[in-house]
Amino acid sequence: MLKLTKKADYGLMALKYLAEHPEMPALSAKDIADAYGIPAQLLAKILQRLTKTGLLRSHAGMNGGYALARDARTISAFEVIHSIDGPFFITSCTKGAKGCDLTPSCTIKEPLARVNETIAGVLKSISIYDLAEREAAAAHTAAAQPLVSLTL
Amino acid sequence: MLKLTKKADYGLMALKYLAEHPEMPALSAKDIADAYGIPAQLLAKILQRLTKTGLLRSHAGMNGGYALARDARTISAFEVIHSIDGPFFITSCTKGAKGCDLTPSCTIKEPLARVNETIAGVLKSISIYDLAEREAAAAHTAAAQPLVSLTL
DNA sequence: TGAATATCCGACTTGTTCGGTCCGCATTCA
DNA sequence: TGAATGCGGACCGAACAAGTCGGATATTCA
Repeated sequence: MLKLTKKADYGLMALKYLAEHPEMPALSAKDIADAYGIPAQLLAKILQRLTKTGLLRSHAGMNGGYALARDARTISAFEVIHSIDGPFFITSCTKGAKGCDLTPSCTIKEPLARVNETIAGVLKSISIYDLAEREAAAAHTAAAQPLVSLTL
Repeated sequence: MLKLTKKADYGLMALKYLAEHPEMPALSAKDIADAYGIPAQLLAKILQRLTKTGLLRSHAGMNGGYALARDARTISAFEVIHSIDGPFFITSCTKGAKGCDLTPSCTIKEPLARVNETIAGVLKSISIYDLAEREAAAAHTAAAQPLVSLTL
């Protein structure tokens, strides 16, 4: 459990792919789908969504396709996941409009909300650039400054 | 969307409730279910599962019920969730026996695996005791040592 | 202009999982 | 014996994820 949807995975993979090919003015959904062997039509819808939320720029017509709307460094994994899967909450009850449905007694959600924020923080600290360029590098480079530190 | 199942929620709530009532030798599934207004039969199955994984001790018959098998301080949220929902993985592909199904090109899972570990670490650092007794206290107490720090 | 390549977008199908219920059996105790 | 409880499988309905289909629109190129 606690799983990302495949769509979010696909979205991250696609953005990573775009970040790895900055020389291309645009890549079509099909191009990317073929590169990873994922259903093109499905990926297309995901990319459309990312376009609507402003992470991608699209261009129709021949030689059209998608390109990153911003620098890969400024696009976080959190944004991608949020765009595709919507706002995420660890607990089923964390307030989405109306609080904890019918269990005002649910005193558990307060500590879990903090966990939720922590996870969100972790995801926010990871950029598409990190996914694309780091790969092996990550292991040896930094190793110094912790990106996340939480106090509970 | 990265959500805990309701069962896991219920399980955490139940354990918290048990931790809050150490004076009782045992509480029945119905007692706890009534306290939170959750379906008794469903909670029963959850508690049975927690019993099988060793987090609870059960006693049948009249005045029977469930009790914590260990000190609340030594039971982590991670254990509870894991017992109920099974092993959790952020990505749909993170290796459960056979790696990434049909996408060896999925180079994204390595960084996400680290995120996964981070989240697991956070959940492991939270005990049932924390849920039960801390509540308000948590905010002011520690505030010192960061429980989690990850390098990416 | 027309064909080819794209994005765009909603509706639909299919399979799985989750939440929840039901029923029968085993255990304990008054 | 019988009431209260845990145990555990079978089952069901609803929600959701994954993927497909079909059609509309935009852009480019010959």
